[in-house]
Amino acid sequence: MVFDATDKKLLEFLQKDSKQTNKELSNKLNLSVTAVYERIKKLEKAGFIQGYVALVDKQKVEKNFIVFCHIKLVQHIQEYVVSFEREVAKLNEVLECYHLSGDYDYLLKVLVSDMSAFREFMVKKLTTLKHIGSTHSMFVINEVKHTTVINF
Amino acid sequence: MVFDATDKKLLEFLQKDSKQTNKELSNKLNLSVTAVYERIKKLEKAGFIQGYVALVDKQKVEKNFIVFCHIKLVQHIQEYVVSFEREVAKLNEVLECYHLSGDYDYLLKVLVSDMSAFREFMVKKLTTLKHIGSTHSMFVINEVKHTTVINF
DNA sequence: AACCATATTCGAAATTTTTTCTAAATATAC
DNA sequence: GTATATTTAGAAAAAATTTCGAATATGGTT
Repeated sequence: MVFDATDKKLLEFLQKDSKQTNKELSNKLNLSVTAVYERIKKLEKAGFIQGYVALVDKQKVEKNFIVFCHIKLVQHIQEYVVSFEREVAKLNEVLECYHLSGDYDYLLKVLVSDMSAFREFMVKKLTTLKHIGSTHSMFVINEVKHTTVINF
Repeated sequence: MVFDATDKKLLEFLQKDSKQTNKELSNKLNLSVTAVYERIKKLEKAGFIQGYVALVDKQKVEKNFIVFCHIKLVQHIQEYVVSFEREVAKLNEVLECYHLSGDYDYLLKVLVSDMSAFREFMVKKLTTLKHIGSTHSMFVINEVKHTTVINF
Protein backbone atom coordinates (compact mmCIF):
# COMPACT_ATOMS: atom_id res chain seq x y z
CA MET A 1 0.00 0.00 0.00
CA VAL A 2 1.18 3.45 -0.85
CA PHE A 3 1.42 5.84 2.08
CA ASP A 4 2.27 9.30 0.87
CA ALA A 5 2.78 12.74 2.37
CA THR A 6 -0.95 13.49 2.22
CA ASP A 7 -1.75 10.36 4.21
CA LYS A 8 0.83 11.44 6.78
CA LYS A 9 -0.77 14.85 7.16
CA LEU A 10 -4.19 13.24 7.38
CA LEU A 11 -3.05 10.94 10.21
CA GLU A 12 -1.48 13.93 11.92
CA PHE A 13 -4.80 15.79 11.86
CA LEU A 14 -6.88 12.79 12.91
CA GLN A 15 -4.55 12.01 15.80
CA LYS A 16 -5.13 15.52 17.14
CA ASP A 17 -8.87 15.69 16.51
CA SER A 18 -10.86 12.87 14.99
CA LYS A 19 -14.14 14.81 15.11
CA GLN A 20 -13.13 17.15 12.32
CA THR A 21 -15.43 16.79 9.32
CA ASN A 22 -14.13 15.54 6.00
CA LYS A 23 -14.96 18.97 4.65
CA GLU A 24 -12.63 20.65 7.14
CA LEU A 25 -9.95 18.10 6.36
CA SER A 26 -10.47 18.58 2.63
CA ASN A 27 -9.76 22.28 3.04
CA LYS A 28 -6.58 21.66 5.00
CA LEU A 29 -5.37 19.08 2.48
CA ASN A 30 -6.61 20.78 -0.71
CA LEU A 31 -8.65 17.76 -1.70
CA SER A 32 -12.28 16.95 -2.30
CA VAL A 33 -14.45 15.52 0.47
CA THR A 34 -14.58 12.17 -1.31
CA ALA A 35 -10.81 11.96 -1.70
CA VAL A 36 -10.43 12.52 2.04
CA TYR A 37 -13.10 9.92 2.71
CA GLU A 38 -11.40 7.31 0.52
CA ARG A 39 -8.01 7.95 2.09
CA ILE A 40 -9.39 7.55 5.60
CA LYS A 41 -11.10 4.27 4.66
CA LYS A 42 -7.84 3.09 3.08
CA LEU A 43 -5.89 3.93 6.25
CA GLU A 44 -8.48 2.18 8.41
CA LYS A 45 -8.49 -0.98 6.30
CA ALA A 46 -4.71 -1.09 6.08
CA GLY A 47 -4.56 -0.93 9.87
CA PHE A 48 -2.80 2.42 10.20
CA ILE A 49 -5.76 3.66 12.23
CA GLN A 50 -6.45 1.28 15.11
CA GLY A 51 -9.58 3.06 16.21
CA TYR A 52 -11.19 6.24 17.42
CA VAL A 53 -11.55 7.04 21.10
CA ALA A 54 -12.68 9.75 23.48
CA LEU A 55 -10.02 10.92 25.93
CA VAL A 56 -11.30 11.40 29.46
CA ASP A 57 -9.95 13.91 31.99
CA LYS A 58 -8.37 11.91 34.82
CA GLN A 59 -8.97 14.63 37.41
CA LYS A 60 -12.66 14.89 36.57
CA VAL A 61 -13.27 11.22 37.27
CA GLU A 62 -11.09 11.21 40.37
CA LYS A 63 -8.43 8.90 38.98
CA ASN A 64 -5.48 11.13 39.29
CA PHE A 65 -2.89 9.11 41.16
CA ILE A 66 -0.32 7.56 38.81
CA VAL A 67 2.23 5.03 40.02
CA PHE A 68 4.96 3.33 38.04
CA CYS A 69 5.72 -0.15 39.36
CA HIS A 70 8.82 -2.09 38.58
CA ILE A 71 8.27 -5.80 38.90
CA LYS A 72 10.63 -8.75 38.98
CA LEU A 73 9.46 -12.29 38.47
CA VAL A 74 10.84 -14.99 40.76
CA GLN A 75 12.06 -16.90 37.78
CA HIS A 76 12.23 -16.12 34.12
CA ILE A 77 10.71 -19.27 32.69
CA GLN A 78 8.26 -19.24 29.79
CA GLU A 79 5.30 -20.44 31.81
CA TYR A 80 5.68 -17.71 34.43
CA VAL A 81 6.09 -14.99 31.81
CA VAL A 82 3.01 -16.01 29.84
CA SER A 83 0.88 -16.38 32.95
CA PHE A 84 1.99 -13.08 34.46
CA GLU A 85 1.43 -11.14 31.26
CA ARG A 86 -2.01 -12.59 30.77
CA GLU A 87 -3.14 -11.82 34.31
CA VAL A 88 -1.64 -8.35 34.61
CA ALA A 89 -3.31 -7.26 31.37
CA LYS A 90 -6.68 -7.99 32.92
CA LEU A 91 -6.24 -5.44 35.70
CA ASN A 92 -8.18 -2.24 34.99
CA GLU A 93 -5.80 -0.16 37.07
CA VAL A 94 -2.90 -1.15 34.81
CA LEU A 95 -3.01 1.18 31.83
CA GLU A 96 0.35 0.14 30.44
CA CYS A 97 2.69 -2.80 30.93
CA TYR A 98 6.11 -3.24 29.35
CA HIS A 99 8.63 -6.02 29.34
CA LEU A 100 11.92 -4.27 29.93
CA SER A 101 15.62 -4.78 29.55
CA GLY A 102 17.75 -4.02 32.56
CA ASP A 103 17.49 -4.57 36.28
CA TYR A 104 13.71 -5.04 36.39
CA ASP A 105 11.59 -7.28 34.25
CA TYR A 106 8.43 -5.22 33.92
CA LEU A 107 7.26 -1.64 34.16
CA LEU A 108 3.61 -0.98 34.94
CA LYS A 109 1.76 2.30 34.71
CA VAL A 110 -0.97 2.14 37.31
CA LEU A 111 -3.84 4.63 37.62
CA VAL A 112 -5.90 4.82 40.80
CA SER A 113 -7.75 7.49 42.76
CA ASP A 114 -5.31 7.97 45.63
CA MET A 115 -2.72 6.37 47.85
CA SER A 116 -5.20 4.26 49.75
CA ALA A 117 -6.60 2.92 46.51
CA PHE A 118 -3.06 2.11 45.47
CA ARG A 119 -2.44 0.20 48.67
CA GLU A 120 -5.65 -1.70 48.01
CA PHE A 121 -4.48 -2.46 44.48
CA MET A 122 -1.09 -3.68 45.69
CA VAL A 123 -2.41 -5.90 48.44
CA LYS A 124 -5.51 -7.27 46.75
CA LYS A 125 -4.49 -7.47 43.11
CA LEU A 126 -0.86 -6.98 42.18
CA THR A 127 0.86 -9.02 44.88
CA THR A 128 -1.64 -11.85 44.53
CA LEU A 129 -0.42 -12.46 40.98
CA LYS A 130 1.62 -15.64 40.72
CA HIS A 131 5.36 -15.66 40.19
CA ILE A 132 6.02 -12.10 41.31
CA GLY A 133 9.36 -11.67 43.03
CA SER A 134 9.88 -8.07 44.05
CA THR A 135 8.18 -4.77 43.30
CA HIS A 136 9.36 -1.18 43.45
CA SER A 137 6.92 1.72 43.21
CA MET A 138 7.56 5.25 41.97
CA PHE A 139 4.88 7.84 42.60
CA VAL A 140 4.09 10.54 40.09
CA ILE A 141 4.25 14.02 41.55
CA ASN A 142 3.21 15.72 38.33
CA GLU A 143 2.31 14.71 34.78
CA VAL A 144 4.41 17.08 32.70
CA LYS A 145 3.35 15.73 29.31
CA HIS A 146 1.03 13.07 27.97
CA THR A 147 0.07 12.67 24.33
CA THR A 148 -1.27 9.93 22.07
CA VAL A 149 0.09 11.65 18.97
CA ILE A 150 2.85 9.83 17.11
CA ASN A 151 4.97 12.07 14.90
CA PHE A 152 6.58 10.62 11.82
CA MET B 1 -22.73 19.00 37.78
CA VAL B 2 -24.46 15.68 38.22
CA PHE B 3 -22.56 12.68 36.88
CA ASP B 4 -24.62 9.54 37.19
CA ALA B 5 -24.28 5.87 36.31
CA THR B 6 -25.55 6.46 32.76
CA ASP B 7 -22.88 9.10 32.18
CA LYS B 8 -20.30 6.61 33.42
CA LYS B 9 -21.45 3.95 31.00
CA LEU B 10 -21.52 6.50 28.21
CA LEU B 11 -17.91 7.51 28.90
CA GLU B 12 -16.96 3.85 29.02
CA PHE B 13 -18.41 3.29 25.54
CA LEU B 14 -16.93 6.45 24.07
CA GLN B 15 -13.49 5.65 25.46
CA LYS B 16 -13.56 2.35 23.62
CA ASP B 17 -15.08 3.60 20.36
CA SER B 18 -15.96 7.21 19.74
CA LYS B 19 -17.26 6.54 16.23
CA GLN B 20 -20.39 4.80 17.45
CA THR B 21 -23.53 6.66 16.42
CA ASN B 22 -25.83 8.14 19.00
CA LYS B 23 -28.42 5.64 17.83
CA GLU B 24 -26.14 2.71 18.71
CA LEU B 25 -25.38 4.29 22.06
CA SER B 26 -29.08 4.95 22.68
CA ASN B 27 -29.77 1.22 22.25
CA LYS B 28 -27.01 0.24 24.66
CA LEU B 29 -28.17 2.79 27.23
CA ASN B 30 -31.92 2.44 26.74
CA LEU B 31 -32.32 6.11 25.96
CA SER B 32 -33.47 8.22 23.05
CA VAL B 33 -30.98 9.59 20.53
CA THR B 34 -31.54 13.10 21.84
CA ALA B 35 -30.92 12.09 25.43
CA VAL B 36 -27.59 10.58 24.42
CA TYR B 37 -26.76 13.69 22.41
CA GLU B 38 -27.49 16.00 25.34
CA ARG B 39 -25.47 13.90 27.75
CA ILE B 40 -22.46 13.87 25.45
CA LYS B 41 -22.62 17.66 25.03
CA LYS B 42 -22.89 18.02 28.79
CA LEU B 43 -19.83 15.81 29.33
CA GLU B 44 -17.86 17.75 26.71
CA LYS B 45 -18.73 21.15 28.17
CA ALA B 46 -18.02 20.02 31.72
CA GLY B 47 -14.58 18.89 30.59
CA PHE B 48 -14.99 15.19 31.25
CA ILE B 49 -14.22 14.55 27.61
CA GLN B 50 -10.95 16.22 26.65
CA GLY B 51 -11.26 15.39 22.98
CA TYR B 52 -11.58 12.72 20.33
CA VAL B 53 -8.57 11.20 18.63
CA ALA B 54 -7.55 8.53 16.16
CA LEU B 55 -5.11 5.96 17.50
CA VAL B 56 -2.33 5.05 15.09
CA ASP B 57 -0.57 1.70 14.91
CA LYS B 58 3.06 2.26 15.91
CA GLN B 59 4.38 -0.63 13.85
CA LYS B 60 2.68 0.57 10.69
CA VAL B 61 4.40 3.94 10.83
CA GLU B 62 7.73 2.44 11.83
CA LYS B 63 7.86 3.98 15.26
CA ASN B 64 8.07 0.89 17.32
CA PHE B 65 11.04 1.38 19.61
CA ILE B 66 10.01 2.51 23.08
CA VAL B 67 12.54 3.65 25.67
CA PHE B 68 11.91 4.78 29.22
CA CYS B 69 14.46 7.35 30.36
CA HIS B 70 15.11 8.29 33.93
CA ILE B 71 16.52 11.76 34.25
CA LYS B 72 18.12 13.62 37.11
CA LEU B 73 18.56 17.36 37.10
CA VAL B 74 21.88 18.78 38.30
CA GLN B 75 20.04 20.85 40.86
CA HIS B 76 16.47 21.01 41.97
CA ILE B 77 15.88 24.72 41.82
CA GLN B 78 12.65 26.27 40.51
CA GLU B 79 14.23 27.84 37.45
CA TYR B 80 15.80 24.57 36.28
CA VAL B 81 12.60 22.60 36.82
CA VAL B 82 10.44 25.05 34.87
CA SER B 83 12.92 25.33 32.04
CA PHE B 84 13.46 21.58 31.74
CA GLU B 85 9.74 20.79 31.77
CA ARG B 86 8.99 23.40 29.13
CA GLU B 87 11.73 22.19 26.79
CA VAL B 88 11.19 18.45 27.20
CA ALA B 89 7.48 18.82 26.42
CA LYS B 90 8.38 20.24 23.03
CA LEU B 91 10.18 17.09 21.92
CA ASN B 92 8.01 15.00 19.57
CA GLU B 93 9.75 11.77 20.55
CA VAL B 94 8.68 12.30 24.18
CA LEU B 95 5.13 10.95 24.45
CA GLU B 96 4.98 11.13 28.23
CA CYS B 97 6.95 12.89 30.96
CA TYR B 98 6.43 12.53 34.69
CA HIS B 99 7.94 14.23 37.68
CA LEU B 100 8.64 11.38 40.08
CA SER B 101 9.30 10.71 43.70
CA GLY B 102 12.30 8.56 44.50
CA ASP B 103 15.81 8.23 43.20
CA TYR B 104 15.22 9.86 39.85
CA ASP B 105 13.52 13.15 39.14
CA TYR B 106 11.80 12.42 35.83
CA LEU B 107 10.57 9.49 33.79
CA LEU B 108 10.21 9.92 30.05
CA LYS B 109 8.50 7.61 27.61
CA VAL B 110 10.30 8.03 24.31
CA LEU B 111 9.11 6.66 20.97
CA VAL B 112 11.47 6.39 18.02
CA SER B 113 11.95 4.09 15.04
CA ASP B 114 14.96 2.12 16.24
CA MET B 115 18.12 2.15 18.31
CA SER B 116 20.02 4.42 15.95
CA ALA B 117 17.17 6.91 16.04
CA PHE B 118 17.29 6.73 19.82
CA ARG B 119 21.02 7.46 19.83
CA GLU B 120 20.31 10.43 17.57
CA PHE B 121 17.59 11.60 19.96
CA MET B 122 19.88 11.27 23.00
CA VAL B 123 22.84 13.05 21.46
CA LYS B 124 21.06 15.75 19.52
CA LYS B 125 18.03 16.49 21.66
CA LEU B 126 17.85 15.07 25.16
CA THR B 127 21.38 15.67 26.38
CA THR B 128 21.44 19.16 24.92
CA LEU B 129 18.67 20.20 27.30
CA LYS B 130 19.95 22.49 30.05
CA HIS B 131 20.32 21.38 33.64
CA ILE B 132 20.32 17.63 32.99
CA GLY B 133 22.51 15.71 35.39
CA SER B 134 22.34 12.01 34.64
CA THR B 135 20.17 9.75 32.51
CA HIS B 136 19.38 6.07 32.62
CA SER B 137 17.63 4.29 29.76
CA MET B 138 15.47 1.18 29.87
CA PHE B 139 14.57 -0.43 26.57
CA VAL B 140 11.18 -1.98 25.97
CA ILE B 141 11.39 -5.57 24.79
CA ASN B 142 7.64 -5.96 24.45
CA GLU B 143 4.53 -3.87 24.99
CA VAL B 144 2.31 -6.20 27.00
CA LYS B 145 -0.57 -3.78 27.45
CA HIS B 146 -1.44 -0.24 26.42
CA THR B 147 -4.84 1.37 26.79
CA THR B 148 -6.29 4.87 26.97
CA VAL B 149 -9.40 3.62 28.78
CA ILE B 150 -9.85 4.83 32.35
CA ASN B 151 -12.12 2.62 34.45
CA PHE B 152 -14.08 4.18 37.28
C1' DA C 1 6.14 8.27 -26.76
C1' DA C 2 1.97 5.41 -26.72
C1' DC C 3 -0.45 2.01 -24.31
C1' DC C 4 -2.77 -0.37 -20.70
C1' DA C 5 -4.12 -1.30 -16.04
C1' DT C 6 -4.61 0.58 -11.66
C1' DA C 7 -5.21 4.40 -8.39
C1' DT C 8 -7.07 8.58 -7.19
C1' DT C 9 -9.93 12.33 -7.65
C1' DC C 10 -14.12 14.96 -8.27
C1' DG C 11 -19.01 16.55 -8.00
C1' DA C 12 -23.64 15.17 -7.51
C1' DA C 13 -27.04 12.31 -5.43
C1' DA C 14 -28.50 9.17 -1.82
C1' DT C 15 -28.22 7.87 2.75
C1' DT C 16 -27.29 8.44 7.44
C1' DT C 17 -26.22 11.10 11.33
C1' DT C 18 -26.25 15.09 14.00
C1' DT C 19 -28.52 18.97 15.68
C1' DT C 20 -32.48 21.80 16.68
C1' DC C 21 -36.99 22.43 18.29
C1' DT C 22 -41.26 21.80 20.88
C1' DA C 23 -43.72 19.43 24.12
C1' DA C 24 -44.29 15.92 27.54
C1' DA C 25 -42.43 13.46 31.37
C1' DT C 26 -39.63 13.28 35.29
C1' DA C 27 -37.23 14.83 39.04
C1' DT C 28 -35.99 18.56 42.64
C1' DA C 29 -36.79 22.23 45.76
C1' DC C 30 -39.57 24.85 48.57
C1' DG D 1 -48.55 19.68 46.85
C1' DT D 2 -47.24 23.08 43.85
C1' DA D 3 -43.79 25.46 41.26
C1' DT D 4 -39.36 25.30 38.95
C1' DA D 5 -35.75 23.02 36.62
C1' DT D 6 -33.98 19.21 34.28
C1' DT D 7 -34.29 15.38 31.38
C1' DT D 8 -36.41 12.98 27.87
C1' DA D 9 -38.69 11.86 23.50
C1' DG D 10 -40.11 12.27 18.67
C1' DA D 11 -40.28 14.93 14.55
C1' DA D 12 -38.16 18.18 11.50
C1' DA D 13 -34.13 20.56 9.81
C1' DA D 14 -29.38 20.80 8.99
C1' DA D 15 -25.15 18.72 8.24
C1' DA D 16 -22.22 14.94 7.52
C1' DT D 17 -21.10 10.54 5.54
C1' DT D 18 -21.31 7.27 1.92
C1' DT D 19 -22.17 5.76 -2.78
C1' DC D 20 -21.83 6.29 -7.65
C1' DG D 21 -20.16 7.17 -12.37
C1' DA D 22 -17.01 9.69 -14.92
C1' DA D 23 -12.69 12.14 -15.37
C1' DT D 24 -7.98 12.49 -14.24
C1' DA D 25 -3.66 11.08 -12.86
C1' DT D 26 0.06 7.42 -12.01
C1' DG D 27 3.21 3.59 -12.92
C1' DG D 28 4.94 0.05 -15.59
C1' DT D 29 5.53 -2.12 -20.39
C1' DT D 30 6.39 -2.23 -24.97
